[in-house]
Amino acid sequence: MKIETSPLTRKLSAFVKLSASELGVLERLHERRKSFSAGRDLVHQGQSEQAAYILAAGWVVSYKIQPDGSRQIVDFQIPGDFLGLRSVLLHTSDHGIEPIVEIEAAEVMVSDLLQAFAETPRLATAILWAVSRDEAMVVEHLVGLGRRDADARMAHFLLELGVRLSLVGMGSREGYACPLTQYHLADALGLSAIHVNRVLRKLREDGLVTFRDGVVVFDHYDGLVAVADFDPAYLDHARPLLS
Amino acid sequence: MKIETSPLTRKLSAFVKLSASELGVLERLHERRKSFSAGRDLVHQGQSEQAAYILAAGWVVSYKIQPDGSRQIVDFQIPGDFLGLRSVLLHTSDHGIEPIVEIEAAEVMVSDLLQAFAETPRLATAILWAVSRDEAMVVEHLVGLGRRDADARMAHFLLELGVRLSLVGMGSREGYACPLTQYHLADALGLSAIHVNRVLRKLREDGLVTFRDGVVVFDHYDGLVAVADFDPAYLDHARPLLS
DNA sequence: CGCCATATTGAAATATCTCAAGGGCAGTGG
DNA sequence: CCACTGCCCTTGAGATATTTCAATATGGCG
Repeated sequence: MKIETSPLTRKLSAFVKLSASELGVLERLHERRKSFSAGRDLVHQGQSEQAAYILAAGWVVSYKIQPDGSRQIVDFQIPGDFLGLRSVLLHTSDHGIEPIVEIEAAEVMVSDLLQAFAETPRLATAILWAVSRDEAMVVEHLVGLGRRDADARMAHFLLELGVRLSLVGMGSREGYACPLTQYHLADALGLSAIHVNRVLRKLREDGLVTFRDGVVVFDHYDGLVAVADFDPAYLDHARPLLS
Repeated sequence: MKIETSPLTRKLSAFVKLSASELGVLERLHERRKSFSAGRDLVHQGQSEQAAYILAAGWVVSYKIQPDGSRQIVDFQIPGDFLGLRSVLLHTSDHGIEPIVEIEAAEVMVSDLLQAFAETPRLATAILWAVSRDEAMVVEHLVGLGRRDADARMAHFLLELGVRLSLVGMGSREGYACPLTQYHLADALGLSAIHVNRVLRKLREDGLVTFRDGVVVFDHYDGLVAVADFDPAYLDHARPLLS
């Protein structure tokens, strides 16, 4: 019974029913477990790596540093997400990847991954689904920066994260634990940290959501959805893929 | 001699030296030529398509409509770019694709593409390079929206477009023809059309760049690069890929 | 001619930033 | 135990960038 299910397995299982053998292959990818401490870059901007990782525990941030020194966060990764998969497949990493807290991740060599794909096409399908979802999130993020005001951006961000975390059992409509600082939010949402603070206060005072002491609590989920104009369609889009 | 070289071939040749047979396969992909008129969506938001296209002539815009009706442009495609490649590979299109002018495009069935890949791995490499470059552009776009002010955003955008067009012989350091309206720029850069107008005026009065009557003229290229903090590294990154 | 899309400009309103300052709390070294 | 430092959060007030509203100009086109 007691087979500890990895977050990635959990996430993929929500969308594709995987057979026992497929699950076996998937778990085997998690063998080379490693730890990394917070704050030290996993991948430096401009460097290209040999291996990808599957995040098992902890939070990671992907960012890009501007010539003027400011930082734009492209995305956060949570357990079950791939790290640097694209960098490996495309031999190019133009952004940095840094653990926010101490993390656990499984190292996956390209060859292992390709072999797993060959063995179990349905698994390949599922993983490509995850990749396409990541891309959809980046696009949605771009839309948010271009077309939403600060309140909506923040609301949308917190809601999206909630949905993502729920998929791996780390969140619900009630809320979730979240180790991000207001500076992280600022760099992700294209705001100043000061304004992030004000926005959070406003959302809290409006009885919509409370982010405090590392915990996000949805005080009024539907109200927040309205503020954000949140439509989670892009997160659970139809079963994808050639397969 | 006179083999009319497609823009895609031109673009890829700038990065990977392709053999005669590879060039042949590439040109064969261009066989099913079609025209589409301006303004009618090629792909509707939410719809998923069977075929991808290689743009041969004209300009195309990829955008996403918000629930509130506003539009965010994700990217523009110019000759030599793929349309809907990701949508096809991942069976998911969450954004619309619309020709800006009358366009010519070659329809490519997934099967043709996969077969071409099997025949010529180096070609697959080259095309994946192009895909990864597209992604880098989206990320750079995201960074611009989050961390650049209106002037820098505009300058960066015009410069990036210049580099892209140069690769297919449609532009140079002097300038290029550009059918975009100020509304297109506004929706791409996350600004109001009115502000776009003012920004263009300022850049023109500062003697940096002139965008008028469908033509972009770089009056002072290096000055514009300075305003934009433009570093084209992400556009011509190292030869990529597993191959 | 009248109409529509695009471009232009001004003035007032608003969102967000910057600068400045202070508070809480955890770790660290005396 | 205390003082100190660093990191994160909070708040206020003035400065700035950008938007909105309103009005006008221009050219193509039925």
